[in-house]
Amino acid sequence: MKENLEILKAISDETRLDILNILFREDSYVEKLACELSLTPATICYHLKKMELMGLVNCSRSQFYIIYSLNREIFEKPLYEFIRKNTNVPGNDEKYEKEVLSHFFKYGKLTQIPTQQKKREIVLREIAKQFEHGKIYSENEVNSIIHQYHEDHCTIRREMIGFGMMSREKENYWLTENEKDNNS
Amino acid sequence: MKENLEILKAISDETRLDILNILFREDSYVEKLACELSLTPATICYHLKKMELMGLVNCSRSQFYIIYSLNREIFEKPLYEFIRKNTNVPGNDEKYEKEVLSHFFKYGKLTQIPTQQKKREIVLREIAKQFEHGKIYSENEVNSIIHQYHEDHCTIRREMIGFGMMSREKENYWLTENEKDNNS
DNA sequence: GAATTAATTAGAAAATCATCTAATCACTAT
DNA sequence: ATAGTGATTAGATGATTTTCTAATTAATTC
Repeated sequence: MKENLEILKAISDETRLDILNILFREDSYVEKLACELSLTPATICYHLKKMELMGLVNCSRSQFYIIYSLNREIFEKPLYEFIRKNTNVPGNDEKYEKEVLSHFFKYGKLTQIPTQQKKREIVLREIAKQFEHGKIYSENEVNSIIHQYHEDHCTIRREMIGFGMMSREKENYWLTENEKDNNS
Repeated sequence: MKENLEILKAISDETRLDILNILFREDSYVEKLACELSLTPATICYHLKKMELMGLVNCSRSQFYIIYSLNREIFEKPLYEFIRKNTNVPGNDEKYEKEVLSHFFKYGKLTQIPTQQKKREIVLREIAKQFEHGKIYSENEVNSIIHQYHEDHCTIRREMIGFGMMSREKENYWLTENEKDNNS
């Protein structure tokens, strides 16, 4: 299940509502939408990609065009389903972590940095496994390791320190020693 | 009925989702929420007022406190109800248009550009009446005519073209000829 | 009515987001 | 292959939004 907040944000914009309303009527494509809404294709693309990432729309190529269409099921759900936090503690934490990881990692890449603290921590711990205990890394080394997963290595590096899984002294970084070890 | 966009925006924020989740469980008040969410009362108040304005929550005083509670009906509705534009044609179009016009025009000025497409179109058509059929206008002329009604002549000019009521070729503008004539 | 307590408002700083232009990418058709 | 077309990305700018502190308002109790 996608992040509720992100889904709602992907809807709550005038331009995106306009796009959705058009797509309710008929499938369409970037240029056409741009023309109908008097915006540039770049802007329309930006919005469509945002909605696609959240599963609101799908796209498929047809000749010259990439046709976008609504993922209609999602709009049938009542509003509260997008608000209630997952109280789902699926019995077993390990199972839950697996679910989170498989959701945020696609083809070995982190598709987005989770907003929920809990999920974010799980994802960061997964990336942290790429570092060796006891070894000291330069900032560049840290960045390039993280970069394999996500382009925003800055945020991820900073967050790993924020969560205490990594330590820093000037330009040197290393895995925090006495962190409780969730991974062994 | 409130603007869908505003309702959605009033929900789509991490802090407000947190507040709503707490209110799903139990009614609460500013200070308590501020404490639970580690934010200042001012911030909580800001969010609650925003949601109250959109009818998502209600409040009532009880002793020292102002108790906020959910307006639960609204959360039962399916998501698409917050997306689809009003297709409400209230029996008589002409009456409806008059109502819209009298709402948005005060003392001869456009108080705001309507968000709803339908209302926006009605308002724009009203302004378009100031242009003569067949006559060609420069961009400056167009701007200054529109400016009598609203300072954001750019948006209005662009929208009039978007709705097809006005045509453009480089710097020249004119009323579209074969537009269906709603006004005669 | 004075003191207390909670809520709200005003104003400023910081963060986020939408939009544009320009450049690049991916596919199609000659 | 190459030219043409639509889609996407990068980077910059401007607008909007969230949050805070400090000051003010509203209601309650003694």
